[in-house]
Amino acid sequence: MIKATAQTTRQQIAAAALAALRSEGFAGATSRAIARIGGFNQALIFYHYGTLENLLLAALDLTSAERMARYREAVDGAATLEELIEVARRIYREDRESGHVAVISQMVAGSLARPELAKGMVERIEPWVQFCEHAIRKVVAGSPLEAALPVRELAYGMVSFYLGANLLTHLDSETQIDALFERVEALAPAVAAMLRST
Amino acid sequence: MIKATAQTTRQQIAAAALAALRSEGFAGATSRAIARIGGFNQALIFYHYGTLENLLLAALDLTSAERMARYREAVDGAATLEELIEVARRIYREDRESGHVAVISQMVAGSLARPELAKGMVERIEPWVQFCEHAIRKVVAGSPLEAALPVRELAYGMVSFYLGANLLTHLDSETQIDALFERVEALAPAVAAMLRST
Amino acid sequence: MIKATAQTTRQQIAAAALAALRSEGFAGATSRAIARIGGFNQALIFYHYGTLENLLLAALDLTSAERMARYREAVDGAATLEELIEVARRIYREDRESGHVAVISQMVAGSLARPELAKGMVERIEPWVQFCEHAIRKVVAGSPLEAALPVRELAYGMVSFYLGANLLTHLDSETQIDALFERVEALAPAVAAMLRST
Amino acid sequence: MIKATAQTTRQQIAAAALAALRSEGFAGATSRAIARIGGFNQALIFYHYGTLENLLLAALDLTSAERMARYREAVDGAATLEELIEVARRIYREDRESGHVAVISQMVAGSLARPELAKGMVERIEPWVQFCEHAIRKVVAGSPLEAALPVRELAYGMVSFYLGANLLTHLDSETQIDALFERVEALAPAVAAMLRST
DNA sequence: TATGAATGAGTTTTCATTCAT
DNA sequence: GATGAATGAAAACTCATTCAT
Repeated sequence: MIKATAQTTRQQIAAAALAALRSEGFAGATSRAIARIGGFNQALIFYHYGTLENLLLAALDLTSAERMARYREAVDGAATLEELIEVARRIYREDRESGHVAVISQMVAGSLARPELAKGMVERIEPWVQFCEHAIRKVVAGSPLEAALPVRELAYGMVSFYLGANLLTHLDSETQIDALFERVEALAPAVAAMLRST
Repeated sequence: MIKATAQTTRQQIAAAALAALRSEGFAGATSRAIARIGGFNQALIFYHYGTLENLLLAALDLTSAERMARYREAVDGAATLEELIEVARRIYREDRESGHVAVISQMVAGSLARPELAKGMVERIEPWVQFCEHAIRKVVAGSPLEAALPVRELAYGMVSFYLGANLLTHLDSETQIDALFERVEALAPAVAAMLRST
Repeated sequence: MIKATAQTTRQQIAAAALAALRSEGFAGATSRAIARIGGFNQALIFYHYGTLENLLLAALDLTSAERMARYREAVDGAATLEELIEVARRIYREDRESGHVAVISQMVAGSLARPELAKGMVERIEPWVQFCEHAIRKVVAGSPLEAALPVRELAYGMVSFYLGANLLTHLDSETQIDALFERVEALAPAVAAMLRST
Repeated sequence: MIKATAQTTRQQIAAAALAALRSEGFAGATSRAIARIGGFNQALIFYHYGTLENLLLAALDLTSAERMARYREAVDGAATLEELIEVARRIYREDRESGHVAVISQMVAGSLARPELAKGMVERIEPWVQFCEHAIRKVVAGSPLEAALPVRELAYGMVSFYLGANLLTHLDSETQIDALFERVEALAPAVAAMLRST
């Protein structure tokens, strides 16, 4: 019982940190702001997580786990390249609307200046690269490209693009990345045909 | 000791800010740090630039102008897709080694939390999108793809990727983006052939 | 060393602010000076009061509450106009000697430039106007003047005078306002006679 | 000729300081602000006036001289107590609308913290006390009160009231002092009758 | 006379973190 | 487990004034 309370508190703290990242950004996700949002004492953060950075990483994990599950499910349900792109586009919009984009951007941005955080971020990026690898392989499976394409590197490139798109979406208006998705979607049938014919 | 002229001082300040961004990152590029690096009085920053943000943008312009010239020259000198990619790869390495990558990353990241800076950054991103448009058009000129491709959107996508790659390069080791370039370079002849045959 | 309770600390801070207003004036009552005088950390001011202005108003309230009680008691104990004037004079001297005059002057003066403070000051002036109304009514009660006199306005005029006198007392030597009181006191019997005869 | 230029510049500087006091208040009348308003170099202030405080006093003199002339003329033209009060009221409104009230308040307030300024202010208050003496004597001339009234002290009291009223006008809304004037004006005939009958 | 540049000392406020209870 | 209080360090920015030219 007592343990359960502790666990709950930990989760509440992480949830409050996530909310703070979403609404105030990295720079605004101070211990004070998080405590205010969560309705608990500042010092609790340090009691449970030792460091603000630790807490922020935990908050990131909270949203990332959920998004990863969603992405996996969606990619599993898509059979063709066209469907994959459509799925990517839809989920990207979800990401944006749920504030996940904001959190990712803020954490990446904020981690640049703090080596400790940066290390944590790098660890958290690797699963996404692997996930992209999986998605790419799915598309080129059976095609002669399968052997020729540098899948791992392309996956890393996709993650790079995703990160950059997140940043720009955050900085600028949202419409430009949307437009890109739309146009790429329109091209998909042709590319798919090419893949098959190769 | 001959007294430095105003212009020189302004430049010295911008140079110090650039150095601070490079060595300390956005979060470390405080007025104090910049003044220490440049060996001048803190207040001088505000005398000449009014605001720390203004100075940081000026510092970014300093390095960007130089890089843009370099990119333009290189792209103008490249005739084929293969050459373009090779050029891109070479310049990217220059970017990294000169610290330009770091500055870009830091500024984009840092601007997330400051609307005023963000505005300045958006303005500074547009020329790069246009530059990418120009490069893409050069590659597809004469091909039937010229009409079909959404050039503007692809250019925006390239910038997204570039930004993300900068961030990751900064966060992680440098080798992964390098590997990507290498592999894409290897694919270039095939893609070029495809472009021509379409 | 027994740890001071929060309440005590808050009071200590307010007391230090009051002391600073008295000895250094409004312009000198900086967070640094107050902390030095009180022997505590600058940041504690903001922890407890959020804002320097809040603290200064709290300090003013500290001295005002005490003075108001004193004035009320004195006026309640005075039966005639002569006594009232004598009382006013005595309390005014107390005000001056205790530094209350200085604090009032400094706060009014300082608030001119800060809208937020000015709002707080206006709120704190109203009770004094009402107090003067009460005192005036006491003097003219039963006289035909009671109906004819614009009591509220006269009360406001008295507060104006009091404020101006405080300022001048602070600026100039103290003797002139004292002389005024003395002379008015001498006139009081005649005026009182007039009031009664009307 | 050259001398004339200098004189002009001095005047321009004082005028700019006056404008700054009016629009920005004492705290905003910094050397930078004054220079900006006047369109000249900051350093000129120190060249011509040595000290910012000196300049501010000069600015005050500029407006005070003009107001004093106006008051004198008005009082000279008034024959009865009723007329005097009416005149006072009208001029007070002029003071307020021209910004003179603001300047006086700001200077008195600002001078509290600076002994040097305070000295200058005290010197500038004396002529106003004398002026009030003159006005009072005019009213009571020929009456037996002339000998009984402590004219000098009452004059000092009037200046105190005027100062306080200026401060309050500045702090609070303007209407309360106006209301006071109105009510006092209504009482004037009765008081005048009393003066004559005594 | 006039000026652009420069400066040292100062301002309020915020931060992550610690500590006694 | 939890909390209110406390702190040292740091932030951006402003000020009156000086100085070389």
